[in-house]
Amino acid sequence: MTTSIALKRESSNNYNWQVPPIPLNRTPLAKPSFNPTGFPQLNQINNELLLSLSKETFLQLQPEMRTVYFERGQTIYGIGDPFDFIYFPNNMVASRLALMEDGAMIEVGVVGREGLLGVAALIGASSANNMTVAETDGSAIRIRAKVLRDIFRHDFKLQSLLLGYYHDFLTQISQRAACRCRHSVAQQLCTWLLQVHDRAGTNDLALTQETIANRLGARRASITVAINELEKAALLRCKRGHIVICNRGGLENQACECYGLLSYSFENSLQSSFIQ
Amino acid sequence: MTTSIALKRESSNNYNWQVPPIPLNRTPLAKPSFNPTGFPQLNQINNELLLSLSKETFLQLQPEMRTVYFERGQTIYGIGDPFDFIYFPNNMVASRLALMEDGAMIEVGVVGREGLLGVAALIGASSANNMTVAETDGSAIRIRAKVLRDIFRHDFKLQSLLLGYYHDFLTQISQRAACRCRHSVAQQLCTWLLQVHDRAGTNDLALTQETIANRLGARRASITVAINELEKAALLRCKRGHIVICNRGGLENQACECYGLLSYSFENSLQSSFIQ
DNA sequence: AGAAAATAGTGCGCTTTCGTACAGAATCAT
DNA sequence: ATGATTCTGTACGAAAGCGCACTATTTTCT
Repeated sequence: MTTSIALKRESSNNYNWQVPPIPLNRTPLAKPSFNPTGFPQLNQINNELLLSLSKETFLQLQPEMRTVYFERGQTIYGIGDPFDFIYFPNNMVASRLALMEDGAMIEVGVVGREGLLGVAALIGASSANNMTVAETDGSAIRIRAKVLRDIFRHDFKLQSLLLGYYHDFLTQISQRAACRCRHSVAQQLCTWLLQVHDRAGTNDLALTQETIANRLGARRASITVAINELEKAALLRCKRGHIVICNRGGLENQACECYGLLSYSFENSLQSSFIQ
Repeated sequence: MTTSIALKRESSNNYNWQVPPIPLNRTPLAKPSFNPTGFPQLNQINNELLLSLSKETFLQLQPEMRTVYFERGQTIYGIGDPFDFIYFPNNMVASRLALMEDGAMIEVGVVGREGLLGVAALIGASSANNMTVAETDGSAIRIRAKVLRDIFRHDFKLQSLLLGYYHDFLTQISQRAACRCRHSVAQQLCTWLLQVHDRAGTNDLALTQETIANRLGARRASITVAINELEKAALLRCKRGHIVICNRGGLENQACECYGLLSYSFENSLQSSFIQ
């Protein structure tokens, strides 16, 4: 819980990162959307919550785990959808979106390998009241909601772990609510890119400017201008459908204070009580 | 849980309410800030969550309950404060605020008798990472966090009730985050006034325009103009330090869609499983 | 009673962002 | 290969909201 308001991650600096070349032709996913042939092994799991489980809980849940793949833009939960499954992202980034009357879908929170999708199912909600979509291609571990809920009820450590994340997530959304009325689009853009970058595990973010504009509730043209400014400052490179982060430290300087509060410490992933 | 996205309350209509005269001299609170002489009786409790407890849980908790009074503006939890007590508002309205670097304190959520303050303490957080302040004078039932947490851990129905509220609260904040970047100050003002009115139990809201501006993250002058517009339309009356709601239905028409989603159904208060 | 503080009303120029539109470039589909 | 589609860059006027400043009125303090 005390990690919820974490310092910026250690890798933050002002040096330019090694930037891999952008693949000009995005390779279509060859992976199946679901792997029914068995549960994942520990070394196939990158989700921090799962890696923080006690040995007992992990072994209890492992037979229930399945690896699933999402493509960017894919809807994970629609509004009103039942919570049949709970997802623990490995290397994907997901967004929780609020649907507005005019059709706009505004992002309210970002989830990656530090969290899970569908916590509400654990605390009694039967269906989603916000949308959740995949922001990037990637995999997640899924567990049937009913199974996890039953274990959750009797496992204090699991409760503490998952509800602790829920609390962190609420903090993230709170900050976003305040951010939206106080900080410029350019600042919000930097904060958002950093949040996604933290979770994506790559410098090459496959995002269109229009998508970003929708998430932030701004005009595409405003995003274009802001991105070009950042590109001039060599903080990122921009290609059709791709944004490559070049200088995290520089982006952090341009971001609003919110990033420092919203960023999550990713330092625990190797300190799993199970791995030790 | 299904009440989280509730229809507008039944009392919503387009008729003008009977408006009580504004007390010109606000009477200072004569009440003590804390009543140590005993626990409240059922008829002194107006909090929906407490009224929804099972008989067993209620009787178990009742000796731990104390009635406390807050004055508007009073800090209930500061940032970093320990969660010694959990509060169940009876007839007061509280705000959760995000503190910004420039000193601004922006509201992210409203809590009244439909909820509780300090849920985070139940799920393992040791200290508050947002501020909570009293928006109006009023009373709340307080319970020591440690006591409630211990009962909470073993009482599934209590868990379901309180976590269900937490889920509703997260939904409220989500909507607010989206609202802030899509709706005009005037719309947000109407939504906010309605939210406070729902919880305050009076048409006469003791609020200064400056307070409202701070909550919404807008200029005081913007609020002044918007309020005067509403007054011209006879939806409310405005006196120094007071706003009197005159026409709820009219306000709902001016409010953004968010009010419909954020409003809470207050219809359950007499359907307590205990009272039945 | 008189001074001080708090609250509310108003105005003006400025910045940000919006809405909209159009054109060029990159990519996709056939 | 070529036409269709998607994505990005740019422009211009309009609107919302800001920052600031000043005044008037009400309330509080002494």
